[in-house]
Amino acid sequence: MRIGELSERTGTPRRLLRYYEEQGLILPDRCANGYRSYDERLVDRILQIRGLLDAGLPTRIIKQILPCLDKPRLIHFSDATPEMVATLENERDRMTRRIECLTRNREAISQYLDAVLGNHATS
Amino acid sequence: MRIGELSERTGTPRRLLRYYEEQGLILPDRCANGYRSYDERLVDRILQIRGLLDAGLPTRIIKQILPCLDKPRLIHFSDATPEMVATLENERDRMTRRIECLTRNREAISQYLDAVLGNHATS
DNA sequence: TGACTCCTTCACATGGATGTGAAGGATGCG
DNA sequence: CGCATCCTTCACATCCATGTGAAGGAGTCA
Repeated sequence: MRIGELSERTGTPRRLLRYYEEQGLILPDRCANGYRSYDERLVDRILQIRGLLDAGLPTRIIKQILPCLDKPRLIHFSDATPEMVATLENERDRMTRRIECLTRNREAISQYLDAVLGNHATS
Repeated sequence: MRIGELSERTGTPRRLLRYYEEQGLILPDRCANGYRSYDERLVDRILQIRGLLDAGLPTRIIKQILPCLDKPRLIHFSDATPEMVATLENERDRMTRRIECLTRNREAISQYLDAVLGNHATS
């Protein structure tokens, strides 16, 4: 598909789809006339990227972790340099801390809402 | 305590502590000479703010949700305007999506690391 | 062919979190 | 006192994700 369709299906401005490409997050094919041609799977990929960006990860990190999320089973051992492994462990831990922080604060918000809305069903 | 001590104890540049104040996230007292005076509890508050910022929430939203996280039990019903409740519900849902996205991708990273490191203990 | 829409690249603008430095007042130690 | 170290405010710089617009090529339909 071309950039317009991908843009609509992911709710992402074309400009950003080109930006993600510029940042090395995606690598669409090119048609004979130079138009970008996106694979069907890139729909999910874009949503995944946007989710991670929204969760506070910079494109630099997303670029690093995407390859190992690509094929959950198919491991590319060739890419697994010690630095890469260290980066991944580091990011995994950062994500864990983020998740804990978000969970804790979401719980507090939920409790507040429950109280305010008179919904006293304690989880 | 003064800004220098809070900066050291939270690992946050002084500049940012003033920025958070400027954004209305904290409101330190002032000494006679104009120096900012921070309450002991602000140490945790700052760490909480930084965690939320790191998780992708903007200061604008953090400012809104902080008051209801302040005293988990003590609810300020007076502040609970319908708009505020809607904002909180919206943010709670956004946080839920963020948590899901982070959890999913963290799991994938963990699986990759387990495979690469030859640690085949499936969780 | 003309008109319209989509695509391309290039490039500058914006907003939020953060870095950094200048200029000056307050504190504290020798 | 003199000097170092903290503090203050003001202000400009930077990085990144994103917005936006210009100038032109390509596809489609009348």
